[in-house]
Amino acid sequence: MDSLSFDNFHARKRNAMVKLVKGKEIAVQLQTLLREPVRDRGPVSAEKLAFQIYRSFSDSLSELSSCTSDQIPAADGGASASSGDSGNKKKRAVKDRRGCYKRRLTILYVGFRRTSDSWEKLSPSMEDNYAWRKYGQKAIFGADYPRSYFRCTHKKEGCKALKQVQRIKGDEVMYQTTYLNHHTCNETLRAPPLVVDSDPIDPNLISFQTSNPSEQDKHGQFCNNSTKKPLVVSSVKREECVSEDMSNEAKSTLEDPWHDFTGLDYEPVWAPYQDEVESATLHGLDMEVDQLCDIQNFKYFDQMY
DNA sequence: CGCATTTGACCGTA
DNA sequence: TACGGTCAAATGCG
Repeated sequence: MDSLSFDNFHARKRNAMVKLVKGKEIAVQLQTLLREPVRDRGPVSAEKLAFQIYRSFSDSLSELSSCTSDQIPAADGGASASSGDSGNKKKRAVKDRRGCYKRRLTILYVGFRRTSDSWEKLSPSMEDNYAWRKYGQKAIFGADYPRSYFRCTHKKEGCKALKQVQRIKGDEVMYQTTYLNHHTCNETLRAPPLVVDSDPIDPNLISFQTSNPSEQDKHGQFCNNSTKKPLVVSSVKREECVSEDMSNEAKSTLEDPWHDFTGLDYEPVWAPYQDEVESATLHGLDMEVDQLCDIQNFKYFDQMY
């Protein structure tokens, strides 16, 4: 690689990093904003911040995806590229392809809602951080797909956790998972997926999950169980979680339901949803939202590209 | 061989 | 009696 390409690569990388850091800062602002009561929120709107985050990530990805393979420097800063050592060619050929493939970005919106004694999750995957053993499958009246029944693999040690997974009718593969009972085994068998990996169902889907909980994020929209109001859902650290619609009584019956049910250190934050946010957000983000689904009182954005 | 999955039978409930 | 949840024997897989 010549010095121009080398400089170009590092300039793009630097730009991408700056934009990602900016996006992270705005995400913190958005998080703070969403924790404020609606009436106390200042002139900066949530949708504007969301748009800025989207732009930061989008620009960063553009920077990174525009790197061609000849712009990626070797690990030694490019010095080895000029050597005539044929023994390194194979290794270099593999290295040179790293980090510069192009991939269609799909940000997937996942929703959650709480019922009286369970948690429900809407997701393109039935995976979570616990190990389950399937103990039954049943055709459900009126449903297109059978319902699967799982129990925690530590049942013999007394863990009573259960989950039911129902694939939902629709163009996209989507599962409604209901978690029942708390895990008492206190063990997550599988580490969360690494940052930005393909969804096992669709390699074009990218899961923004990470092994570091402080970086994890997810969004979704569900209706509140009692008020039937649609909700905007985002996630923050568990200890920072607020739930405007969850009664104190309900909170006390499920001390730490999110972690118990899903094995994740995050749970959704429920906030009132405003109709104007929907159109503003969709318009402002310039997203292709071809599927604004409405399934069993759940409203969620299926995908945005 | 041990563990997970499959699947028909069985049971509880409305 | 229909439906949904669970059991457990049979089967598959590493």
